[in-house]
Amino acid sequence: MTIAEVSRKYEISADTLRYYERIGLIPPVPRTRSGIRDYDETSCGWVELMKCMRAAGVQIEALIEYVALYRQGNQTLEARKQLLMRQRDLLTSRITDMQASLERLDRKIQLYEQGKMYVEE
Amino acid sequence: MTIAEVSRKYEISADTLRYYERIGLIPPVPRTRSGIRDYDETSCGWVELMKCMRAAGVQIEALIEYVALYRQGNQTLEARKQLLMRQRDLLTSRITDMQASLERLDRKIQLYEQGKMYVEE
DNA sequence: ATACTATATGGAGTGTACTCCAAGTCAAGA
DNA sequence: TCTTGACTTGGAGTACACTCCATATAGTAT
Repeated sequence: MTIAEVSRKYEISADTLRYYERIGLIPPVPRTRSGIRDYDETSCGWVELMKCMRAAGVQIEALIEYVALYRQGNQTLEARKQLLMRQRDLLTSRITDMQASLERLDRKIQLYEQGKMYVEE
Repeated sequence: MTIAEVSRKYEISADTLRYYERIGLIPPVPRTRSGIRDYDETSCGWVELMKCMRAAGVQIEALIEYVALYRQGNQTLEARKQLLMRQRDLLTSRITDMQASLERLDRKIQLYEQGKMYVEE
């Protein structure tokens, strides 16, 4: 797959895809003899994973570290698991915070619906 | 309340509190005759609201617009409500995305726990 | 009155994550 | 073969949300 196809498939700009590869957020993508990127299943899998993690707000730095550990082989399995668990905990608490904010927003909207916002902020 | 007290109370730096006021994220804070900020209940309420909304990832621009509408008085009640509803929808979909990512992360961690990461990314 | 700490303003600087650009190479159709 | 559009790299630029700094003034304790 060309970079344009991957870009369309995952709705990530080609610039961002190249940027992700350059900084090590995804491992090097296979190339044709002339140097043009030719995304295979594996590379697409990485792109999809990173799209998902970034959408969740996981920091690029943590993801770069994960990829770096992955590329070092099986002796990093435990470290990778620890990293993922840490990110899961962070994500869980972000979701909790956001749910609390959502409830606050809902209450505020309710006040507007009841025409009670003359004294509130 | 002084800016230092508000800063401690809400765990927001004094610089950020001044920044929020400067850009209109909160309405002007009352001052002493000599120009020093003296936060009252209302100002604290705004600070607390914005801390909550920012923690949820609501864009500063949307919040500035909300405050601007608020300051224009009661003829903006409907516009404010619409704005809040829009932000609620955005927040809801972000939470949904994050929950999906969380599940993906959990499955990945499970694979690590089962020692099945020799073939996965 | 002096010293010291807090607060004020305007403006510059920082970190994160892209996003764009210039200059050059590659590939597919007429 | 020529043209046109896609692809390459390295590096600069942008957007957002702070964060820091210099300089000046204010408030408090001795």
